[in-house]
Amino acid sequence: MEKKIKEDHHQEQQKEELNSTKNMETTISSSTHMMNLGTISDHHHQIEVAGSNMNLSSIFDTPISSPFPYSYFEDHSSNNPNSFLDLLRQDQHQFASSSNSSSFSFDAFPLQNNNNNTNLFFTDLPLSQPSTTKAESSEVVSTTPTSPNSTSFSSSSNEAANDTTNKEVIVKDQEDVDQQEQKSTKPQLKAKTKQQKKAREARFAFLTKSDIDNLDDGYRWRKYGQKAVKNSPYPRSYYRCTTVGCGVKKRVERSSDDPSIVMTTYEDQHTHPFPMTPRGHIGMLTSPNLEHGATTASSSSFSIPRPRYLLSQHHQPYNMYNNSLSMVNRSSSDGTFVNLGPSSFSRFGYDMSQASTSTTSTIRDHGLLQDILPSQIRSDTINTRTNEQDTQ
DNA sequence: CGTCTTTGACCTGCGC
DNA sequence: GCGCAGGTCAAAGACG
Repeated sequence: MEKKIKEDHHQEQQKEELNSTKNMETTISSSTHMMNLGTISDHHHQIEVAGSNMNLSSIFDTPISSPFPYSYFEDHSSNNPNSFLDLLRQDQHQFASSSNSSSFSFDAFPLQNNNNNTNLFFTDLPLSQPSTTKAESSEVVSTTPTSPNSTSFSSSSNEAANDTTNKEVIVKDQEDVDQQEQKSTKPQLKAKTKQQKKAREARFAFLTKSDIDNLDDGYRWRKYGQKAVKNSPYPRSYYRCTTVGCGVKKRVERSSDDPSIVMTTYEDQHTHPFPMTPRGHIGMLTSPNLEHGATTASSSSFSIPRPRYLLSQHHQPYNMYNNSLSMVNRSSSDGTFVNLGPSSFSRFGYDMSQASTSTTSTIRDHGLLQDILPSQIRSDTINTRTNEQDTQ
């Protein structure tokens, strides 16, 4: 009986997602008019990058007063030199070489360690999908990228500049994570066995602040199971990539303590490039407009264009920095943000660092973050920084 | 009709 | 060995 109620609650919540979409648009629209990056809005954009040994279990096994063991929701001022926005101002090389005293350093970026299990990212997405109305096709809704790697939303302004919400990147050093696991009361031997087992699986867990459970990352997933999670009113859903021969799986579950947080765990690597037919938007995949960092996506449909670097760099060797997110949001000609897929999440192995050297500067120099964050945000950040420098 | 979701059953691993 | 929880399978139904 109780289970039934919980499930009903969950379904009801999903039904509300569409409605919340409109609210989100309002929020975003208002925020885009605020140029002060220091403004803290209701929507915190954060990214948590945990050690590679972090996995879903370790996260939720942590005693909780807060949903997650780390301060995912710390309120960081934009003045913080280590703010996420500052990271956006750095190019890819800076990410790689950063070794300052900041609480986060891309030296510790877990993706550099491939003997891993789960890399944990935390992103705060718009709490709802873009303002797609029910009048629009259901496909539009399903395609609307709302995943960490593919956040798309409508905006009434092409200038859309700033999402003034805070964006932080917190890197949990791998050793810290290991130490935490070692502190476990479990026998060391067993822990070692567990770690060995974990090491066999490449996992990326994304904490996403979103009302939407099944975040659309551009790939096609088939749900093959759902299980109730112990001590959680929310079920865990199991998805598998529908591409033949691709064994990538993902698990999606919502935090019981903070229902606004969705944890998506990707497992394994895609054995294919970006989906050729992401929910029926193949046309966008090869849109030449991508060359200019924009797509021709109509205002009535969200598509998942193929990143430019994917068009030309199909067989680049695997690059850890590009391993995270190949998605880049772009603003279309009509002001609609279009997401690219999460190839990085899925660890395609495309070398973004070698791609796009002549155009789309917003893509070029932001390494991992360029995939995680909408290019719009990055661009805005850069612009804002320029403004700040001008005023100094 | 094809695709996707739902859901109960089954399998597996782990802890006791 | 047993029980529990997580993970997967597969048939049935929903949906466009």
